This record gives sequence, structure tokens and C-alpha cells, in this order.
Amino acid sequence: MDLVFSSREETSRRLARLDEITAKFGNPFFITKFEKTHSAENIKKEFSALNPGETSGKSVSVAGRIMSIRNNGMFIDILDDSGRLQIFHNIKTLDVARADLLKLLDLGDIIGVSGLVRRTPRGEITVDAESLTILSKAVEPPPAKFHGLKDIEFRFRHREQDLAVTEKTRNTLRKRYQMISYIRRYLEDSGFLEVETPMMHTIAGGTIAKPFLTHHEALDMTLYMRIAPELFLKRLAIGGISEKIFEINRCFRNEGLSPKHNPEFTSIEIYQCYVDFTSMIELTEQIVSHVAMKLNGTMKLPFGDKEIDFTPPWPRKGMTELIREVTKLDLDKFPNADDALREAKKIGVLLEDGLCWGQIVEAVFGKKVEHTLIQPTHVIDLPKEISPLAKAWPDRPNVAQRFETYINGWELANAFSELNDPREQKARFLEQAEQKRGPDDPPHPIDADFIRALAFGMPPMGGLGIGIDRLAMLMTDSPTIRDVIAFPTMRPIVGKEAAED
RNA sequence: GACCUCGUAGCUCAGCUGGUAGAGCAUCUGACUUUUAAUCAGGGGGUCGCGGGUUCAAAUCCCGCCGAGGUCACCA
Repeated sequence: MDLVFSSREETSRRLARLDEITAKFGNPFFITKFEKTHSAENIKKEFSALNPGETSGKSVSVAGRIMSIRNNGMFIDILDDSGRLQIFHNIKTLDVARADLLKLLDLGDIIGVSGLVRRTPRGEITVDAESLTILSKAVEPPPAKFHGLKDIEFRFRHREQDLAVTEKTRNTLRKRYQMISYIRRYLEDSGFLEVETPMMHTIAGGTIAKPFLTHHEALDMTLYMRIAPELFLKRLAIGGISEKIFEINRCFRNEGLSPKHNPEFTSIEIYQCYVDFTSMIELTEQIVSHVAMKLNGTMKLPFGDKEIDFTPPWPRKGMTELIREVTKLDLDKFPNADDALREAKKIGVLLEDGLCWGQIVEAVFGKKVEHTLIQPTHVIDLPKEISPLAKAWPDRPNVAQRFETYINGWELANAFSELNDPREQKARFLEQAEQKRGPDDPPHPIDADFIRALAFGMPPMGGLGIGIDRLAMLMTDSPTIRDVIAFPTMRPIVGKEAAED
């Protein structure tokens, strides 16, 4: 049995047609180029003035995938990256060779066509083919002719087929990549320098998350796929490479999958010297509202049955203040962890013993408040205990100069006035290492290199991280993160042979 | 990792309390020829996710496994 090609009759028939095409017209896979003069969209624009039944005198060359064949090949719809276009083969003017080739075409094949543009009596802009070239043979047929694919698993495992037949997939993924491009251009125009930092770390730092492990053979050492780029970005800023830097790249976290979590995801982190976290609030609003306008032309976007209004400014509310509004519980009145734990239990948030006050606040917020924050909201005044890389307020030593932006109940952004006191940073790391975490989690390692870098003198600065995938979900009305990731993480299908081993 | 739901033709889906495996599209053959998901007639295509069990009889009931979706936990 062939492990690659399907054993379907359809496939052997297509392979036979490929052999016949090769014998009569040459091997299509030897072709290396085809000169396109127009895209489907260009033609529709350029010849929009043609009246029904009118033919232009202009010849064009187009290419794309065959999506539909009607009337025995008289009408063929091709799809290129701009859209669909109808090709016409007049049975009366066909030469024998072209008629022969036409019979050997299948849905999914890639063809190139040259001919005059006209508008048919029915009103469709059409290319009257004068020459036809098959540029690639689809040996396996496309899965669906009109309505796109519905099987979620099939779509993610075979994204190329999903893209070819599902318009919504094409639009969503294009918007995602355009969005990243708009963000990049916006920041570059604002004087930011895009930088790169390591994807493989010897210490998984910058946040708390379970890392993926890998191994370097030559150095015989464990490396961690990065969980955040933060510490390296700060080191670039310390060196003074630029006072405004950003990185758009992948992070990896060895944790559960969900509609808003994929093991690898894309974040942008931005650092700007000589500003505080309030400037990062403004930057967050600027970036998000900019891409909303660029991509959709409006600040009010539908998401499922909701409408989200991205028009800035967005309200800023304290974390304990929000908990009080939703649950009536004022955790600021219970600054002792044991008391806070007891009060949390009273409103139905059951937590294990040993958590610090900040972790309790965070947990209550997560359980009771998070899902209520549908419209964009900046949550400020986060506990210092859960913000080891943020400056605290001089007059409120337990409160970090930090915010998290919530939209549609999700954390979208996280930012602070970056801590730049090396002694304080060391103390915070030591404190963090003491904090209770999951039963199987190893103690959090301390990145001494980073503290030494701070000791070299880091200017005061604001830092910001935004979840790119989640922002793409919001911009494209996508209910799951896998819709906006071209190839989301999937379990492989174990073949029969492997199962028998 | 736990729980719930799902897995039937290439695709989208029917298939009731167990009784010979179905439709539309795709595909093939023929007809027709300025169509728009072309139309008309006919044909082929199935280990009903995989394995076991109950039964005279299993797509259907039971158990295990694989895969997926959802919820929870962890987290962004």
C-alpha cells in the first residue's frame, strides 16, 4: 500500500491523465515559470467598463487553480490570490491539441491562460482563451467544490486544502499577517527598532510558565524553548542599542490547549526608555485601534453575538476595585493572606493553602472578574507580589506600576514600569522562588546574568506585551485561536503500521 | 490530566426503540451546449475510527484503545 498517495480510483485516474498529458504536451512539472500580466482582481477592475457582450481588444495572461469546470470545459473558474476568474473556451475555435488538453484537466489543477477579455452576455468578466498551459497537476482532488470544509480536524491537519476551498480561512489568515505588518510599520514609523533575541534559553525566565525542554548535543546541556523574551530585550535596552525596541516572535509554553491557548503562540514585546506604564497604556490603545481601522475600517467590531468597541481611551480600573464591584469583597481590607483566603472561600473561590496575598487576589480576579470584562478595560494596581519585574509605587509598596488589558474576557496585554533596581530585583526573584506553585513545578530559577545586567544601569522604561493571536481573533471574529494560527498544534495520527508494532 | 459529546462514501450529512448501507455534491459513461453550485439520464464508490464482547442478527447496545471538539485544571 502506498503510504503517501491515496488508493482511490480518482487518484489513479488523475495519475493516468498526468501520464497522458506528459506524453502529448510534455511534463507539466518541468515548467518553471509562467508570465502573468494580471490577477483576477486586476482584470475585473481594469475592464469594469465593458458592457455585457462586449469584447476588449486587449490580451492578458492569468494563472490559478481550477475551481469549477462547466459545460465540458467551455467555462472554467480559476482562483488566484486575488479571487476567482472565469475562463472561456469557444468550442468552435478550439484547435485539436487544446481540445485534447482541455479534456485532461481536473478540478484542482493549476493552469495558465492567455486571451482577450470580454464581458459575457450574462455579465461575467471572462478571458477568452487563446492558449492554455497546464502548470501543475493535482493528483489528489480538492475536498470540496463549493461550500468550504467544515470538519475542524481536517481543516487544521490539511490547511493547504482548507485555504484552497474555504474563503473564510483565506480571509482570516491574510488578516492576521496583514495585522502584524501594520503593527510593525506603525512602530517603525514611531521610531522603534525591531530586534531579535534567543528562542533557546539556558534559564526559562521572564515570566512563570512550564517550558519545553530540548537538548544541545555538542554542549551536552538542556535548553528551554523561551517562555518570554523579556529579560533579553531589557539587556538590549540596557546596552543602548535603541531607546525604543520591539520583538514580534513566538513563545512556547508547555501547558494545556484551549480556544485561547496554543503551545506556541506569538507575542509582541515593546520597550521604551524614559516613559512609564501609562505611556504603555496609550501605546496599547494606539496599536489596537490602529489595526482595527486598518483591517476593518471601524472601531466597532462584531465578536460572536457581541460587539466590541475599540474606540480609545479605555477605562482604567484597579484589580481589587473590580473584585469589590463584582463580589462586594474588599480584599484591601484583608491584607493578611490567611484572612484573604478565608474571605475568598466565602464567595466561593476555593484555593489551596500557602498562597500569598497577591496570588489570592489574582485567583479571585480570574474566577470572578475576568470573564465580565468584555469591552476593553485596563486593569491597574496589580499586587506587587505577582509582578516581580515591575516597579512598585513609592507610596504604595504593595502595588505594582502595572496594567493588564482585558477584552472579551481575555488578557490581551500586560505592561509595567520596568523595575531597574538590581538589589530590589534580586530580592524579588528570591521572594518569587519561595512562592507556592504547582506540586510538580520545580522552584523558579534565578537569572543572575539578568540581575548583573541591571547592575550595569538600566534607564527607567515602560515595557508592554500583547498577545498577537488573541488580537487576531478579535480582529477576525474567530472563536478559537486555532483559526488564526495556520498550523495549530495537533496530535499526529498514528498509522496502522505503527499501531501494530 | 479529569469529565461530557462526537467519529458513516472524496466533501456535507441522514440512518428512530438492533433486522440487507442512504442522499446531495464530487467522480465515471452518455446527452446537451454561452454557463454562473450549468442541466438531464445512467453507473461505480463503504472494514460505518480501531479492537474485543453481547445477540440468531450490531453503524445502532456494552468494554477498551485512537483521534477530535467542549468544559474544568494549568496558563497568556
